[in-house]
Amino acid sequence: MMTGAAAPRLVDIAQSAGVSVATASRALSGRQGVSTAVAERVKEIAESLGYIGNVHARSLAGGTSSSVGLVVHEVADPYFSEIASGVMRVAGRRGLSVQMCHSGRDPQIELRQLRTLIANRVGVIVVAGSGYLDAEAERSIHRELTRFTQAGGRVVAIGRHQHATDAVLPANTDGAQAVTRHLLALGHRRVAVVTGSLGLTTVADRLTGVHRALAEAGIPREEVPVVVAPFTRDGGKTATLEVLREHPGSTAVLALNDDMAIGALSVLRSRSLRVPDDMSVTGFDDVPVAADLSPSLTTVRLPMQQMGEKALELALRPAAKRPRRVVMPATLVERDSSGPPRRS
Amino acid sequence: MMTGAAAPRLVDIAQSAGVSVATASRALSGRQGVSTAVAERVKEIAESLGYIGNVHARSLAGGTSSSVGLVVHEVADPYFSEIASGVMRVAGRRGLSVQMCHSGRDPQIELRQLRTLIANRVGVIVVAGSGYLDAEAERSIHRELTRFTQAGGRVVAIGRHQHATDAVLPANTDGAQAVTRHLLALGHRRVAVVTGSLGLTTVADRLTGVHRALAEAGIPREEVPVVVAPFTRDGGKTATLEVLREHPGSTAVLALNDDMAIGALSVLRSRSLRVPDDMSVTGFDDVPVAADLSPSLTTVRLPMQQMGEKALELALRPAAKRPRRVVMPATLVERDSSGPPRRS
DNA sequence: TTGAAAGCGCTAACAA
DNA sequence: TTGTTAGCGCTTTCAA
Repeated sequence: MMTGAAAPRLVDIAQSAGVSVATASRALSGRQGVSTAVAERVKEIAESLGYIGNVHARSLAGGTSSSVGLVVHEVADPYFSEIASGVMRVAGRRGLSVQMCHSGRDPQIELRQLRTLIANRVGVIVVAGSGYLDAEAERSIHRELTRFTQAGGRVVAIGRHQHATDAVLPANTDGAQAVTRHLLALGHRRVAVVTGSLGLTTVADRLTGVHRALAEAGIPREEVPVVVAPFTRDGGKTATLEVLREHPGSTAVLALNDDMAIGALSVLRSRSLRVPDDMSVTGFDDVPVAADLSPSLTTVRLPMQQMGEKALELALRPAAKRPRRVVMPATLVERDSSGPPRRS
Repeated sequence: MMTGAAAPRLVDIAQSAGVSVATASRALSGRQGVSTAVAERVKEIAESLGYIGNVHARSLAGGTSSSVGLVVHEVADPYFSEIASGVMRVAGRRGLSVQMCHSGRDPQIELRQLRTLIANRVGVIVVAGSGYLDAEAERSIHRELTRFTQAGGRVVAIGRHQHATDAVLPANTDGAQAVTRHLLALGHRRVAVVTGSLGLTTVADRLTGVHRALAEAGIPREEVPVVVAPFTRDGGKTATLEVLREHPGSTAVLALNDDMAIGALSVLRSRSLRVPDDMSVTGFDDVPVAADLSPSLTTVRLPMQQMGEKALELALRPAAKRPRRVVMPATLVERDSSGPPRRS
C-alpha cells in the first residue's frame, strides 16, 4: 500500500554523524555506553533530518513490541468507547500504540481479529466485552489466546471470566441484584426484564443477580418475564413494545443495559406513558448520557474508563502464577426514572 | 515487552512441508507459481501448526503496510466514536488493522501521535477532528504529514481543510446557517451561541454559518453573544449558566455541538425552565442519543459513520493530482427542543 | 514450478 | 566508548 520513498534510515543518521549504526542506535534509544557529546550530536542530526525509526525493524530485531491490541464489540457503543478511552489514556502515557478492532459480538470475527493482532505481534491484548456461551466458539478463542500467552504475550479480559486469563470484572451480579432490590423495595411486583442475547455471559451474570433478588423476596422467577432483543437502543424499543403487548400489567422495565433502557424511555414517551408514574425504568452501565436524560435514568454505575485503564495496567505487569481478577464495583445510582408503582 | 517463545515461523512450515521458504511464502500468500498440490499441502500444514505470519517481517521485507492510523480527539466523545466505527468497519472489510490514538485537542500531542503512526509504518492516516487555528502548530503537523505523503503514505482529514490533503468535510457552515435560520424563523431574536474554543476550525466554520444567517435577517452580529467553554457536556453547563446570568433576555441557546446542548438542557431542567417554552435549545452533530433526549433535540445531522467510511475509502484510493474534497451534507433535524419564543 | 540468496532497517552480542 | 557483525522472519529477484 505504501510505496516507501526516501525516509531517512538509521544508517543515514549514523553516516551523517560519522558514527556506526550501533552507536547511533544506542544514542537514539537513550541507552548508555555512548559519550554525551556523541549522543547529543546524533540526536540533533536525527531531529534535523526528521528521522523516525521503523517500528517493524525494531520489533523484528529486538523481539519487542510496543503495541497493544484492543478488541471491542463495537466502538460506537458508549460502553466500549468509554473502556477504549481508558485503555488509550494509559497507552498514551506509556508511549504504546493501540490497535483496535471490532468483534461485532460474533465469535468468528473475534477469532479472526485476534489472529490479526497476533500477526501484528502486539505485546498485550485487551479483550473487552461479554464472552459467548457457545462452548465451541469460546474454545477456539481460548486456544488462540493460550498460544499467545505461551509465546510470552499478555492477555486481560474485561467483563468475561471463562478464560484462564487475568480479568477485570464488573460486579454484574451484585449490580443487578441491587437494582432489582431497589425496584422491589419501591413496591414493584410486576417487573419485566428487557435484555440482550442470553448467549452473552454478561447477560447471564446480570440475570443471576435479578434472580437472586427475586428469590430473597420470595418471588418465583417465572413471574418475571424476560424479553430478549438486541442489546441496543432499538432492541430496547422492540422489547418494550413486546412488554406492553404481552405483559400489560407490568409496572417496571428493568433493562440490562442503558442502551435498552433509553429505547424503553423513548417508546414509553411516544405512548404517552409517564415515567416513573406509569412505569419505572432502570438501566445498567451508567453511560455518560444517563444522567442527562429526562427523566434521568436510575441505573447501575460501572466505572468503565477505569476498567479500561485497569485492564491495560494489569496487562503491562508480568503474569502471575494464577490469573488475577480485579473486581470493579457496580453501584446503584437512583435517579428519576424509578418510583413507586401506580395504584392499580 | 513480549518475550517471543516458540511461535512457528515460515521456515518451520516450509520444513514440515518439505519445500523452500520461497515456495511456502508463495503458497500462503496465494500467489501463483506454485502447483496447486503443493500450495494445498503447505496451507494445511500451516493451519495445523497454527501458523500466523509476522506482520513486522512481512512489512520489512515487502515494504508494504496493512494498517491504517486513526487520530481522534477523544474516542469517548460520540462524534469521534461514530467516525471511528465507520473507519473500523471499512478496515475490517479490507483486512486492515487500525491504530487509533488520541490527540486530546492538543496540537503537541497530535504531532507526537502522528510520528508514532509513521514510525509504525501505517500506509494511511485518517485525521479526524477539527484543526487548530494556531498557525505554528498547524505548520508542524502539516510538515510531518507532507513528509509522510512524499514517502508514499496517504492522508485523509475529516473536518479540517487547511492541509493540502484529501478531506471529508461536513457542511459545517451550511448546517449552522440552517439551524440559525430555523430559530430566526420561529421568531427568536435574542439567541445566545454556546461553543467550544474559537481556536478550532470547526467552530470558526459553524460560527460563519450563524453569522451568515444573522446577516440575511439583518441582525447585527454584536447582538448575539457567543459564550465559549469546553466543547463538552460540562462546558455546555458552564456556558448556559453564563448565558442565564449575563444575557437574561435570551430565548434560545444555539449550541455548536450536541454535547454542549445536552449540558444546556440539563442546566435548564435543574432551573425548572421549560424547553422549548421558556427557552429553545439546538445542537449540532446529531449524536445517536439526541433523538432520545426529552425533549428530543433539534440539531444538525452529520453522517458521522459515513464520514469515517468515506475517509478510509478515499485514503485507500491512490492520490489524485489535486487534493480531493468530499463534502458531506449537514441537514437540519427539527425536533422538540425548539419552538417559538415565549411572549415577554 | 521450485530453490538459493540477497536484503528490508534495526538491535544486540561480541570485539576492539 | 565505539564498531563489526550476525541475525529477527519474511518477500522477492534471479537461477535452475
